[in-house]
Amino acid sequence: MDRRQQKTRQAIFYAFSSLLERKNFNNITVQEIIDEANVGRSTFYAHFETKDSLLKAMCTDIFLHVFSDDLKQESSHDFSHAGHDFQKEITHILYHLQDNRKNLKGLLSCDSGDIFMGYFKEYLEQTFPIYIREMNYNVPADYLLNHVVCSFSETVRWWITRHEQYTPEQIAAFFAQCVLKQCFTESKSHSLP
Amino acid sequence: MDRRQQKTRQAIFYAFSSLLERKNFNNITVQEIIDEANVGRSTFYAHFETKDSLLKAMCTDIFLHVFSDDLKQESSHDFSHAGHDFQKEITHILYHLQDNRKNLKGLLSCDSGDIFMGYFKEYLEQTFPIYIREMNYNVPADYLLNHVVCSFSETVRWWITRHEQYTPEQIAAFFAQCVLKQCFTESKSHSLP
DNA sequence: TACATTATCAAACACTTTGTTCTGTATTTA
DNA sequence: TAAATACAGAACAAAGTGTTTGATAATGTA
Repeated sequence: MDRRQQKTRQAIFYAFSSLLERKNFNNITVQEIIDEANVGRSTFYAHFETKDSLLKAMCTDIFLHVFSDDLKQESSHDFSHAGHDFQKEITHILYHLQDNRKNLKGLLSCDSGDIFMGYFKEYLEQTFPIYIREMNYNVPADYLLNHVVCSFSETVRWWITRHEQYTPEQIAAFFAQCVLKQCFTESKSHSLP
Repeated sequence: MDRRQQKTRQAIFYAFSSLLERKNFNNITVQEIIDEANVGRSTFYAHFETKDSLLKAMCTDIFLHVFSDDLKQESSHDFSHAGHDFQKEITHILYHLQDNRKNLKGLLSCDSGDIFMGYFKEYLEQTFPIYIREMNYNVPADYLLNHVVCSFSETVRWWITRHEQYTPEQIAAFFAQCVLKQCFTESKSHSLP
């Protein structure tokens, strides 16, 4: 790939991320982005169709690292400790997110945060079902999935935007305490005939 | 209040709500709203500053009914059954929401849904702390509050947008099962010195 | 009923933002 | 070096926003 393209793409990403920390996504104009990135107008539109697709591209770039396949292989998937695997994967994801926290901080602020959360949940909805199958539930399966996905993504938002002092392990423990504990530790008899 | 104003306001609300069921909030123009509502351009701007403030006004109108004070008095606040009061209040709120489900359905679809959720959470963050004080927690208090607020608001979104067949009691039971159960039923000793 | 008030409408307006198209220049790759 | 390609900068039409104007109609009140 042409080095000019890489530099331009990175310049736009960086400018956009830094603008997001100061302004609402909806109030940022393309003109501001290209001024901050110091690129020409036609150059911006050669890279991205719209401001929204720029945001989507940034999210996709991050998810490419966060949901890389290596963690699936690390997982021993030990059924005798149901929930343990899940917490391990959670922690893994949190570490990847922490590596991108500079960009995430901008993405997660104000109205762009909701868009990021939407894409994030899409990925989680594909990743989590294998862990959730072993949970106890007296609730519809898709309610449970939605609950776990939303709880985790909101945990991430809480962490990145307002409580960066905690470590991935601590955050995973909070999440496990509020969401996973009951699902795995209680007897499964309630949900069986 | 002038009857003409009431009619215009309602016409705009109705038109906007019906447009939201078909289109993204961001893609709806003021022109479309006034065409659908069959009112003049200057009339629209006499009622609302911007499209965003129209959305906010609709949300506020709904919350006025949902978070009315009467439910605070109904509550017996029975400490011997911690969690029971909370589930009662939850059910109460769900009934109020069900009364507005026609407007809610539009508001909660697509990108306007995130804006509604933002306002909704603000109200919940003021309402829930009195119930949460009696919960067990080994997690930071504001993490727990955020968790309960987000879990409940996402439960509402799940219900209104995709699973209207359930009753308020059923939804409250799902929520209690996933969020309240562990907080109230387990011993508090863990969180005490 | 008559009157003053006020909400409405339609049209025109300046302004901002968007996304496209052009030309000439600089950089990369082969 | 030569061809291909990415770039800057400017100009452009199109769409949308929010305001202003003056005429008309509905409302509440004396």
